[in-house]
Amino acid sequence: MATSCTEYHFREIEPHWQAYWEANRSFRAELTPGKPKYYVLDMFPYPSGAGLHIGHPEGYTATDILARYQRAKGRNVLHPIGWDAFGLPAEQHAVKTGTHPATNTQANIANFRRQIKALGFSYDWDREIDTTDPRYFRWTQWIFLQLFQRGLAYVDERPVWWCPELRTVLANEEVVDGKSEVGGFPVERRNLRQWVLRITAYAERLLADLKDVDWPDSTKRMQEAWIGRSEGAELLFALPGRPEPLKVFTTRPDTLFGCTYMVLAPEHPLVDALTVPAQRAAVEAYRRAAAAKSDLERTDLAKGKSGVFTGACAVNPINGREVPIWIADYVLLGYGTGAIMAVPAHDDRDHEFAVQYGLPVIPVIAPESGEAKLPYTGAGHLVNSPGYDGLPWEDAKRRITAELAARGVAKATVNYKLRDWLFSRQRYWGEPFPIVWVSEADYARVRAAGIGPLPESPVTYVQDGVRQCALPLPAAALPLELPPVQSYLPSGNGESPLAQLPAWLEIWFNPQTGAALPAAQPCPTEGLWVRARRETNTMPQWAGSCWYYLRFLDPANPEAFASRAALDYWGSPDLYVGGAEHAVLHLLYARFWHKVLFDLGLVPEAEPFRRLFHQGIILGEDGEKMSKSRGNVVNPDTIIQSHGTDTLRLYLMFLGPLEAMKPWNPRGIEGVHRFLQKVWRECLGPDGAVAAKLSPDAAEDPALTRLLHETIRKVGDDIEALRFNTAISQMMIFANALQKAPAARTGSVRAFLQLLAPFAPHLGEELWARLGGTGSVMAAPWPAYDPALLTASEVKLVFQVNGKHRGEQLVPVGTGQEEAVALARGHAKVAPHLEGKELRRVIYVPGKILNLVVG
RNA sequence: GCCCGGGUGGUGGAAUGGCAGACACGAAGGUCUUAGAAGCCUUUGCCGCAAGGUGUGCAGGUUCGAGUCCUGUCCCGGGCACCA
Repeated sequence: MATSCTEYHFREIEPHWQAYWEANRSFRAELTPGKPKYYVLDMFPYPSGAGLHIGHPEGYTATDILARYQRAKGRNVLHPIGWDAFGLPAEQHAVKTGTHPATNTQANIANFRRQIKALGFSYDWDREIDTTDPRYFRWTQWIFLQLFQRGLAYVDERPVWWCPELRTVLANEEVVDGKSEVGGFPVERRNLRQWVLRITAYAERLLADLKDVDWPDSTKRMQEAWIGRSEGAELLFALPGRPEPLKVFTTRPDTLFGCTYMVLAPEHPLVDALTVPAQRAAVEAYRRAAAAKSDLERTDLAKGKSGVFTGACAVNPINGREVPIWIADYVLLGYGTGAIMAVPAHDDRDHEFAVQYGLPVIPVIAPESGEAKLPYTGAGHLVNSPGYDGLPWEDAKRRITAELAARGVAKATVNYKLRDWLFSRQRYWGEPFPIVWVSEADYARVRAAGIGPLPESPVTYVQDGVRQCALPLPAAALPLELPPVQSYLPSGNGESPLAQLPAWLEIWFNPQTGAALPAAQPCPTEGLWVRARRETNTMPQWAGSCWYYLRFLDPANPEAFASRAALDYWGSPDLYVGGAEHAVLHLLYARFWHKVLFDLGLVPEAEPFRRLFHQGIILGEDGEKMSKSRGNVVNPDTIIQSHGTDTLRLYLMFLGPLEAMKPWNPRGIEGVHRFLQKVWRECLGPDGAVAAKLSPDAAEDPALTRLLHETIRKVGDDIEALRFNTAISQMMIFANALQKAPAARTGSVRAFLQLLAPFAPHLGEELWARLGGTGSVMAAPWPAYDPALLTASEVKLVFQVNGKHRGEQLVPVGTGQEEAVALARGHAKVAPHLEGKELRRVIYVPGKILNLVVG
């Protein structure tokens, strides 16, 4: 079965074993009830035109080692791969070339597949998925409908980047320095109709359930910060001469006596009504300036605050005092209520603003001791707050909230930074929404006919003064595929290219069957048909990656996104490895969808990823991030050609801790390559036959046997903890010892090859076969170590005098303290340091250290 | 500014509070060879001929003992960006 090379010809060996695995479907995962499973998942790649980046094989090698190790440990391993293939670059390519984005996407996938196969990963290729395949996105659409029916999707106007010159919506990454990336044209914020998912309904659970997952603490903290829970109160400030009060959110109701002015976000709906005629021009100018600002300009202005007085006042509910209302862009419409009560004595930003505009500063919190330097944001007790003076601030917070609540002008609330998720794009290359828009009257007819399920309250949108209602396609009509278009250019009015297809867009729609006919044709008379306009938005790239780990369980199922049996058996990934750049968005979105599916009883567990690990970034040789412009990009193909896949895999793992950010060093590759060549030479003679010093019953040095068992233990422990660099060190130590040994048992070397095989699987298979191993090395059960062999009869005891290392000696295990002290006194290097001194204390750690404190 | 990482030889890195520098890379010397490559042997933190001293960004502290724990500080990297 092995090749017949006499030397380590990786160019022959690696393709040979890859063909063997493929022909035998060696990595196929079968649902086997009763057999323990292990599901190890990579973050699937976006198949970019640039091909595989060296960061991909880093994470993929790590999971591949785990997958192969767990198979050897007897687990039924699911290790799949697929393509997250919707996305902006493919669309841009289509716009440029006029070819369908699918064509380019499929070419890129073919290239990625070739590259990944050349790396010898043990993926179950029968489970390959592609998010752009209608058989896949049918279920993405189906899950969206579940959200829609539960009232978790709605339509709203949201600001997006709009480029008047290009007549298109731009993504954040397409806007550079306030200009379009293509052409450098000016861009502006413009409100467009968008689908939004109600992720905020899950904020509390997304936060609370973080305690149940084995994730890096830093990632958990980032998610916590992103969700941004804060407890406080909503307070109502009366507006003289107006019926409705001004509502603000504050985390510090205790500082209410220190409120000397109010600030509204420039976009706040009350600004127009509140502005007095004399201030109108100034307010208008300020609002225009704020609206035109790019994010970058706003950031630049972070150093100085700016704002304008509206001329109006509000009444502080605690003391009836009137305070002026300003507008300023340091207050955001999207957080809280878009309005704040400013307490310049105890808030940095308010203080800066007050100083700039000469507004009064009244301290109301005093520290327990010493003088407070304003702004003072620490703990303390209340002052200048009649009726509350002397109270600790936390007590005052509760009391003031309660007392104002009793008067109906306050409500204790919890606020989140988390916003609802903008879930639509005005693009072609994404999943079409399985939604059509109908009139209110037609919606009522459909509802009356009992067709559904429909959301409890209809999702509506007012277009040109007419209310439209969103009607779902029936599940049986899925997938809704992308229609062919003439041009991938946006429509120019803010809608996707799909809006340019009148025959597809304007239809007669049968809500029962999902059937559609162009509206230009006569309306069918049989059954219920309504006049409809299709949704032209498409879903964002996140949609497909929110649930792909579930499709891997049962990728070809036409009846469900996965069968109940598959879900119950495979569950969710036991280990998920990917970059930390997804610490918030992808991982939060996927958790949200998973919890919705869990609530629907469709998945067995409440969290999708029990154990998560982030691989670190590999920097270029120059220590900078790899990028085309810097010219420091490493292509895996090059290394595979020059040194082979096994060397590349081993090197990626030897570079340093998996989670660390580390620079690429081409010279280091030689080191691991030499190691593999050494292993080859120790196994095989120059003629390619088994090396002369190996035999089944060789007189092997017990020290070598012990080292083998130590190596078995350490490599196993390190793999489980994803410490691959130290596992490789240990294998190098064994190989060095093997080289020096005059003889070794073939069985010992075969056991060693089993340890090496997950890291360097091609060489592992080749040498295993040539040393008489039966079948594939990966089918052999993982070697066990003998604990008895690991307990040595003698240990090295280190002698210290006053904490300084002075000597060492081999002593039998179980040597007592008195005996150890006697040995130290008799030690030629130690004795001089004890001479003429009084022994004051003895610290003895058996088998490790004897510290004699003298004086 | 805030949050999170991290500072250990010429380099990547190793080290449950117990011998700092495992394992590699690089370098130097040697061996083999007609010669080279590969391999093999030796050396390789710094100072010192040596004995020995010294050493984990810096300054303190806890401890019999600190790279590791604590306090302060400097530097580097990453993330967030006025969140009331």
